[in-house]
Amino acid sequence: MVEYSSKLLDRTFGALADPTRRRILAQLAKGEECVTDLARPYAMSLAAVSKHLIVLERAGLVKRRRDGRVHSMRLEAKPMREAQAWIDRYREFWEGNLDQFEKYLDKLQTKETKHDDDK
Amino acid sequence: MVEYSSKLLDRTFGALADPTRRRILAQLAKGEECVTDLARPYAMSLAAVSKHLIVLERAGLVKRRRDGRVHSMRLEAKPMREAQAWIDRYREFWEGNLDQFEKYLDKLQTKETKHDDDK
DNA sequence: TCTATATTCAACCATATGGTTGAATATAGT
DNA sequence: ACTATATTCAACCATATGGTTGAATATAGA
Repeated sequence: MVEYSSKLLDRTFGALADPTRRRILAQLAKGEECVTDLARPYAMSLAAVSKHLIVLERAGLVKRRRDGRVHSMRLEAKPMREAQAWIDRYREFWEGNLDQFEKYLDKLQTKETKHDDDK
Repeated sequence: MVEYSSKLLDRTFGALADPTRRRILAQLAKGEECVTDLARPYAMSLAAVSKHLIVLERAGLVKRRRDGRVHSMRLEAKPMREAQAWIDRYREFWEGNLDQFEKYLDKLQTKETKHDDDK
């Protein structure tokens, strides 16, 4: 039986499934920003934002650079590219332009397990 | 900026954040299928697959048609299209010209307002 | 050194996921 | 009516999210 599990894809989609995290990604699209600045627009506590950032980090969607006590977060595009690729290929298959979606999924899985260092 | 319906996106991305559900969607891309047939490839119980289908249904990604005791599931395109649109949109910021342009403007503004110290 | 700032950690709470098993419900077939 | 099949429901369990507050840690700056 083919294994479709991909923890990175799970985490990427999971990270996108929250409006605060999507908004944080939009903020970071303008450039690197530190935790306190990122947290400013939100009503929630700094610790809550910190936890969102950890979720984004575990998904590989952002990277952290420590500069003294300040943690600067920046975007990392690769996991998003793979999420997009999943949806793109899925829709092509669905719409009849692809006939071997399962083979594609196998390939994606093999590629992703190489970077799946966590857990 | 485009306003994306938050709850629907939450549920759509949330529904995609599980390998079993992604695989179910891939199965359904081949055409309508009933719950028992969908559940056949999985080691888990039928009730577990049933719950996954409810998650997909709540995200609007599949629709259910009852034909006697048999429930046939079929794909629904709209939520997936919106998820794709979200990713497409933000990748334009992350990797495209708009991102570069905004960075350029920010840097230009910094140079114009601060003459003596660059950070 | 002393104090303020940046950030996480720890403990807690409520709710959602992801799975189980066994019972309930609805319908098909005989 | 009886039995088998299709599916969900209910109760339960373990873990993850999404938030809180207060303490801990690390560093910056006087």
